[in-house]
Amino acid sequence: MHSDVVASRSAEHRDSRESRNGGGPTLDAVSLAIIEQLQEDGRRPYAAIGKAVGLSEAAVRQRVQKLLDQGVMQIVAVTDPLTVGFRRQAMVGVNVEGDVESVADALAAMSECEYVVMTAGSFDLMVEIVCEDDDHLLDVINKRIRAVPGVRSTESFVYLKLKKQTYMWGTR
Amino acid sequence: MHSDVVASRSAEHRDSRESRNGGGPTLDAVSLAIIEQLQEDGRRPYAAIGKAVGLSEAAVRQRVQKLLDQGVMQIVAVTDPLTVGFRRQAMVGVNVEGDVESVADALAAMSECEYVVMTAGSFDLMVEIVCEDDDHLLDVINKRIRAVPGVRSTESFVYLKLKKQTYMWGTR
DNA sequence: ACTGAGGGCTGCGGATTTCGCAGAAGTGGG
DNA sequence: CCCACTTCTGCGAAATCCGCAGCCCTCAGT
Repeated sequence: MHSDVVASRSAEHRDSRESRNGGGPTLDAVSLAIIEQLQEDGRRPYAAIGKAVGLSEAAVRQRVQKLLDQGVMQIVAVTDPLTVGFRRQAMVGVNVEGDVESVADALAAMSECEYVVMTAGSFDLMVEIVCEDDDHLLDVINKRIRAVPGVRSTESFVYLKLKKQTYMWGTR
Repeated sequence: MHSDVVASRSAEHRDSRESRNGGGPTLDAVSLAIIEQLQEDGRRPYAAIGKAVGLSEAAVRQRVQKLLDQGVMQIVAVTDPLTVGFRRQAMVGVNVEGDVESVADALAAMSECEYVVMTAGSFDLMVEIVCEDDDHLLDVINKRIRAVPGVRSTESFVYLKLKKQTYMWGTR
C-alpha cells in the first residue's frame, strides 16, 4: 500500500531540493507525504497519517511538531473572505525604486497585507490586501502603500469573485 | 473573559452581512469567533474553542462540521512551495473577450491553477499557478492558458520570493 | 392559544487520539 | 571503539473526539 514511500525513505538520505532556495530546511519524502496528508485534512489523526506514510504515531507527531516549529507549514482554517461576507479585497502590483526587499518588508508589516511576493515582470511586488470596506481599501492603497519610501507606482485589481482556492499541490 | 461574545450572541439574531454576496451562508458572531480560533491553530481542541467562545464542546463540534460541510472554511496545512523547494510559481493576469466567468471556470479546472479570482482593473482575471519547473511553467502559460477560448492576452509575474502569507484576517 | 416540526445546545458515556517518556537503533566525530 | 546526537518505537495515562438522548426555543399551521 505504502511500500513506495517506505522504500524511498531508507534509499535516499537527502533529495535534490533545497539547493535553489536560501535557507529552507531539507524535507525528505516522508515529510512530504505527511504534508500531503494534512493538506487533505488538517485534523487527520496522527495514527492515520502514520499508517499512510509507514511510520508510528509518535514519529508522525514528532515530525509534524518540528515542521510547525520550523515554520515549514502551518495548520489553519482558511476561508473565502468574500463568502464570509465582510471584507473588500484587492491585488496590488507595486513598482519600486531602490531596494525591493526593504519595501516588501514594510508592506508585510501592514496588517491589511495578507500576501506579499517579490516577482519578475512589470511589477516588482504583488500584494494582496484585505480591508473592512471601500473606504478602508482606498485609504490603504492611496495613503499607506504609496507612502512607503521606495514605492514608485501601484496598480490595483479589486476582487470581484474568488473562483478557486486550493492547497492541494503535490497531491495530484 | 468571553462574556462579550456570549452577550453578543443573544443580543443579535442576525448581523448585517450576507447582503452583498450571492448565496453565502449567514455567519453569526459565534461562528466567526470559532473560525478565528481555528485560524490561529487548526488543531485546537473543541473544548478549548468552546471555552473561548462560550459554547459547549459538542456545540462547537457541530458548528465546525457544518462550516466544513458548507464549504465556508477548510482546515488544511499550508506551506510556501518555494520554501518546500520543488515548484515554480507565477501570478498571471488574463484579459478576456466574451464571458469572463466561463474562462475562469476553464482555468480553475486546470490542476496547476491554485488560485483564480475575477478582478476589476486592467486584468479580468488573476491566476496563481504552481509548476514542476521552468519548462512546465512555460508550457502552462503559453500553451494551456492561452489556448482557452476567450483568452485575449496574458501577462506573467514569476515568483522570486514569498515574503508574507497569513490567514489571520479578522483576528487583528 | 395549542400543537408539532425543526434547529441548536447541553451532558454524558465509550471509543479514539494525543501526550510524555524510556528504551532501541542508526549516524557521525574524536 | 565510544560517545553524543538524532529519530523511531512502544506503551500507559490523560485528554479529546464522537454519537446519542433529552431539553429549549422558534416558527408555521390550525
